[in-house]
Amino acid sequence: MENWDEVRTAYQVARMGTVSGAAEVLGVHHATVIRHIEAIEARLGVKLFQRHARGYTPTESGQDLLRVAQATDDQFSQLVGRLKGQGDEVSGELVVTSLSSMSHLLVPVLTEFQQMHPGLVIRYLTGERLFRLEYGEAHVALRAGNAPDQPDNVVQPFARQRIGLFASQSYVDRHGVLEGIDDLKNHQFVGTDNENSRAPFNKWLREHTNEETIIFRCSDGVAMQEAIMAGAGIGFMSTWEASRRPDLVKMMEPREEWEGSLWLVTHVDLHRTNKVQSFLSFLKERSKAWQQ
Amino acid sequence: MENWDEVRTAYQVARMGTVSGAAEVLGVHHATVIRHIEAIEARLGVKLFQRHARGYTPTESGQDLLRVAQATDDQFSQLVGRLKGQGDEVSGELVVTSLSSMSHLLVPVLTEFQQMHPGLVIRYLTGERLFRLEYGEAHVALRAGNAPDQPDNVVQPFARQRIGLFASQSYVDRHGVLEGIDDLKNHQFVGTDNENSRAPFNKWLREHTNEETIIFRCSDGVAMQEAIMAGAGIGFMSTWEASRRPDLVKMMEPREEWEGSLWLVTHVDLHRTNKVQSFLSFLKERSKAWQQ
DNA sequence: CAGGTGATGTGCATTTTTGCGCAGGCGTTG
DNA sequence: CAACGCCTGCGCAAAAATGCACATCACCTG
Repeated sequence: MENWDEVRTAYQVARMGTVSGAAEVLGVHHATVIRHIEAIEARLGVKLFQRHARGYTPTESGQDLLRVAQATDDQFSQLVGRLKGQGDEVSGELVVTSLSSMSHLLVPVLTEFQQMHPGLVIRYLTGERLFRLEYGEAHVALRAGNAPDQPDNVVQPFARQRIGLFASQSYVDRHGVLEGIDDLKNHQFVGTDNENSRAPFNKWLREHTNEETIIFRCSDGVAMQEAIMAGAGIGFMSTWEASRRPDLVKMMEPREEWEGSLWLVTHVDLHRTNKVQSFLSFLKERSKAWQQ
Repeated sequence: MENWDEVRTAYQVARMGTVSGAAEVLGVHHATVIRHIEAIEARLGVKLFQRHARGYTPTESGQDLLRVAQATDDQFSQLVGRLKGQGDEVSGELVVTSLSSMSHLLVPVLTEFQQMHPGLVIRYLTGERLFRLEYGEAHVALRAGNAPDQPDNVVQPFARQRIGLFASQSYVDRHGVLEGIDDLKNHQFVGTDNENSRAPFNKWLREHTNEETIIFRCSDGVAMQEAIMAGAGIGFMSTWEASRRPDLVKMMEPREEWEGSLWLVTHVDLHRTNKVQSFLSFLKERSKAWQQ
């Protein structure tokens, strides 16, 4: 059965009982309806209607088609209802991806957003590999660093994270506080394991201290925070994160040159949908607190 | 949801994952597929697919459509199977209509035909009014008299009924046998109540006897036979009917001018179907016995 | 019984849809 | 790193579907 439109035409003829009535319902000329019926009957080799002066009466075959097409029409109507609603309302899945180091920030926001929208399922994907928006693996991505420039993606600057240098009280008890830039070489640091890290604060650290002072190197942001908390050394942390940890001691004021950009990235096809837009505006609202 | 073909196109794209693959399955150019997708998305206001270099990935909406359209495709496939089969095999209903006076002939044939085709339901309609083939009230009609000339009907001569003049033994006991045409006025007859009856034997009777000799007039053929059997008078009866009633006495040899034509009539839309054709050939086979 | 209404069906002009060729991009492979 | 394969996307010409006007027929109505 190719050409589903002819099925739809035959369905309306069977329902109305006349070609003219079906044509009016379908919004086409009655000649078109006649030709559709002739085409589908010729293709199937079965007479669906008996023609007479008062209209078209469905044969047994036509009645069979009527039943099937009626069900199809219902199914499609329901589908359209779901699809149109889905475009406007916030439901189904919302897939967000970011580096795992941002989970502390995102998870509370995602949780609150989900509670605002019953029927919404949050899938928060973090991991080593970048989940790809262009293949539909995620709806929204939070990316750090330079502005991504994938052509099909909508990129908008999200926030600049203020970064400070912190250490735990236990570290201060053992090594004292940091007395300005010149004192850097007398301390030990928690840093990234990646020598090529593009994060501006990492580059700054590599430039202002010896390599040997970075005595604890992590591949993961979360681990870095844990290391700082455990007193392994001085390390960078967003002021927002640090403010939640009263045990930390600020070793150096935040500098602009440390600040990292965060980007919100969505696929162009999904960017206009209400679901994504609601989440983005909600996320921006909540994130104002991060920039203190 | 108007334009079911676009649903079908979107369904294949969702199934294949690429526009090109869908185009090949559908047997159309890939540009057509792209245009269909753009059209249905614009109409619904919902993105069904995310475009990327490797193909089209269905969104949640697209997956919803995929499920619905998959079910539709299955339903249509089954429908086509039924319809194509229905055209060839003898099943469903077979609606036959005739004057009630022919039920003695038709009922045994219909019964045997039904037993040859399990799954076939026979509807044998008799009655005063003519059931109309052109509205689908019946598949096959057995008509007597002049050739029907409805334009949409397929009419074929079926049989000529040999008609004889018969009376019951009880009538003969009282009035004796008929001694040729000149003796007609000395007998009494069972005839039709309709003065304008076009049946040739009725016209012949009106021409060759006085009106007053027709002392028992019926509107119905079955009643006429009953009247003859009861000895009410001499009457016309098909030789086939008379042969089943040994009590009857032949009063006059069949004459060609009495013979009535029987016509098989089918609607042109149903005439080609195997169901109708099988019945017609079976009916012709069985009816050879009637013409003895 | 004659006129009106509403249905089907057909030839022709028009509009819409489709096909074709080619450009451009991404990923893989040797 | 270059060549290849496979995909999308677009402009233009051809083809197909559609709309229109009109003819015809059956049935109803006054």
